[in-house]
Amino acid sequence: MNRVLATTGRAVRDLDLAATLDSGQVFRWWPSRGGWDGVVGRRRVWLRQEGEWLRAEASGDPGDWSWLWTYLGTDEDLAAIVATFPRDPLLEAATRTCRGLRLLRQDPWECLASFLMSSTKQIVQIRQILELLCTRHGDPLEDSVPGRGEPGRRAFPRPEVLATVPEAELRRCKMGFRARYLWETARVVADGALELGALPRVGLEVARRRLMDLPGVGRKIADCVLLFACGYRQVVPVDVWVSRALRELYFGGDRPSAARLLAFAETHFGPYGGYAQQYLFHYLRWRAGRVASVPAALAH
DNA sequence: AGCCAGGCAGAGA
DNA sequence: TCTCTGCATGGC
Repeated sequence: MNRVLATTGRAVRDLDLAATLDSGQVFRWWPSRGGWDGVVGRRRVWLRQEGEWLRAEASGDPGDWSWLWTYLGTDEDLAAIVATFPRDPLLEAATRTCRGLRLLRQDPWECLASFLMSSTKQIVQIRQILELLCTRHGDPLEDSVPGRGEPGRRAFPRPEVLATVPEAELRRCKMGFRARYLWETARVVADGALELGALPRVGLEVARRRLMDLPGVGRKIADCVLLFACGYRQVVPVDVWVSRALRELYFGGDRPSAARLLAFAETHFGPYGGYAQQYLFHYLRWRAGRVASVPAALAH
């Protein structure tokens, strides 16, 4: 077996790798050797942050590494983005605490399938389900970072594969009623009835409608895919955490209709609302003790 | 033990 | 259009 292992490094400003990989936008990065172990496409990747220096190892031929910088979104000007956030106390606390949190550019299929697992599940469980799914149905990677035993180091299962797996088999990955949604969605994508790669080009409203036509995909899951994988950085997914915060902060604690809440979220957070949302989400969960990793801004 | 989890779909009002 | 409920499974 080929065991090529390539290494690179780069200075990256305004990056908190832990916040980026452990903020609930992606589910398959695991702490390892003082860094993070994960899979990008068909490559096994290990990342470690040393101050403003980002070190990376990858299996296989990494080429010019542009795939990695694209994935990490290091070209986005984070300071400029954060400057567009509305100045309310909660968001200011969130940006102070989570400084360096970046949004990734994920593969749309992996992102869609992942968030299909997210409904009424805690993040730890989503991670568990996806590891099981990848271990059982993902293609083995050609190469691996040697000497490690981290779980689930396989490629994310392709839609064509999942479309042929019996639903009962998917349920064995502990995904419960979500199995049918995943199976049916995999079938639509595998059949070519929905081209995920086209979503960034068709405009927000069309892209959102196409996603919401999928079984098991409502507004929240669609918005996650639009934000995390399709480049629509203005989209604000409203989940239970964000919803609670919005109610308490801007609606005096009472319960506005879902439509009112969405309309508010859509306009209040500005052109990079999705970014603002992720800062808010991560901060709220960190404050509630739900985040294992320590924000770099507080590590001193 | 009981409530809740990065929701969604279908039913009934 | 709005609200309510069932859904699998497990963390806390």
